[in-house]
Amino acid sequence: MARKENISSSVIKRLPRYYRFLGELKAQGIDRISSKELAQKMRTTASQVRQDFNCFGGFGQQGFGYNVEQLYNEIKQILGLNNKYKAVLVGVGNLGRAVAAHMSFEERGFDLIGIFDKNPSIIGEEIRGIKVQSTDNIEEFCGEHSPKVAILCIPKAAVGEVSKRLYSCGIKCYWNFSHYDLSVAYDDVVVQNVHMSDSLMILCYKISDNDLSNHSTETQ
Amino acid sequence: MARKENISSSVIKRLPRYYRFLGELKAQGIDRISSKELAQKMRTTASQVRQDFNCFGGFGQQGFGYNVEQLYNEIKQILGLNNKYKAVLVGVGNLGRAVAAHMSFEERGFDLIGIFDKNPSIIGEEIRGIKVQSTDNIEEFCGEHSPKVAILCIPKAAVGEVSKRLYSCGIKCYWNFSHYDLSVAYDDVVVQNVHMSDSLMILCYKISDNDLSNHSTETQ
DNA sequence: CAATGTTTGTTAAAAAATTCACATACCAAT
DNA sequence: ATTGGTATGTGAATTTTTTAACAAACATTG
Repeated sequence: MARKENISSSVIKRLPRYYRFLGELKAQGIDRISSKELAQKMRTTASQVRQDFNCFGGFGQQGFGYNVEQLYNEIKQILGLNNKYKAVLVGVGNLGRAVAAHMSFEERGFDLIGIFDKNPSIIGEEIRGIKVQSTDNIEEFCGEHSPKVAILCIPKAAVGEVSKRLYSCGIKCYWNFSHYDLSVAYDDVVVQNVHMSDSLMILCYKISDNDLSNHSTETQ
Repeated sequence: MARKENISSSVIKRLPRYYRFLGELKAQGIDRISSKELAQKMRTTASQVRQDFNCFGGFGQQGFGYNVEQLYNEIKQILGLNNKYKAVLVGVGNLGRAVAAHMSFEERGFDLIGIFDKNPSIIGEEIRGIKVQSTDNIEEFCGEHSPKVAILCIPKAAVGEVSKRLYSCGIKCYWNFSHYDLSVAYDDVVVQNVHMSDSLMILCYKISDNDLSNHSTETQ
């Protein structure tokens, strides 16, 4: 209820995970859970669970725990998943196609209304009931439908030009899959990156690190 | 040089980003940069840049700055990108295909040696010069080639069974794209998740939050 | 309906991460 | 060489995040 002024991003980053686990509990017909049990399932601490939910006022009942359905809905509300932000996707390579075809936009607060690519052999194709248009149409389409969000699945080299055009169409929210830091170019935009390459490098570090520490324990 | 015992994960998560920016500087022929300049480019603080690099001993020269090429190579070394960890990918949907076909594994410390899917219409297809095999062959293939890493591009429902099999083949490192928390099932594994759904929900929150704060400043 | 046990909300402590500040070391120019 | 300017490395201060601890609140049981 009493929503804090500024929720820290550490907390926000955990919310989707809570949401996921609560969804599973709900699907299993479990209607009540304590911070302790939830923490065990999620490999975290009960203290953190309670602290996190408390940022938004606390939805539990002392001596009882949390109502799964209610908590699920509260988090949904906090994340804003009931929205229907109009989104366009640019770049129908394999990745763009995967995102366009399979991402559950409706359940995540978005409504995909347009798909663009510059490759003539792809234009006209239908994905998710949406006809792929030429990137040349971006301005016209945006003028007519005013999308709020753009999903960038284009190669790094194209991001500069495309984002410039999208920005001048009034789009200030980006879900960015390209190997490029958009937030550096504009500072009044909301950007969420999915840097798969970075993720892979972190995995590489973890493995190397793990191997090293295994070796040193072997030596002992 | 004097590598600290435990580098915090906050630092590690920033390394790929440094690596990316340094790569760009290198490509631009810039051979020297100060922590201040680098911080400006990356929208962070000079202090953090120096503190981060100091975890590994510090590669700069007082009164001069950092040598771009050297720093680039040091980070490459720290991340372990010179490795060639053998990896198999399971699940050739659009996403799996995108990852298999376009990810620069060689530059990130990995060597993709096998691709698996259960769909007969995909088996036999060649991606990146690798023939897609039936998932039935996983055990045999692992017995022969001992891959270290598995890349999971399969639907959530399949993760339980597939990861169990991979684990029993001795694979303990996972790059996981499924909407599922592997680390909860096993605790001696190295897992790096790419949870696109979580990322999308965080974007949704950011947008909602941004809209709210804009409204409140409008009212002022 | 009272007594007991459970679990939250919340405050306080601890740990971790970030930022600050400055002495030290190095380059460059005269 | 000597001097001045610059930017690192580093220890300390600050801020943020996480963990611990416990009183208040509710459920449950007899």
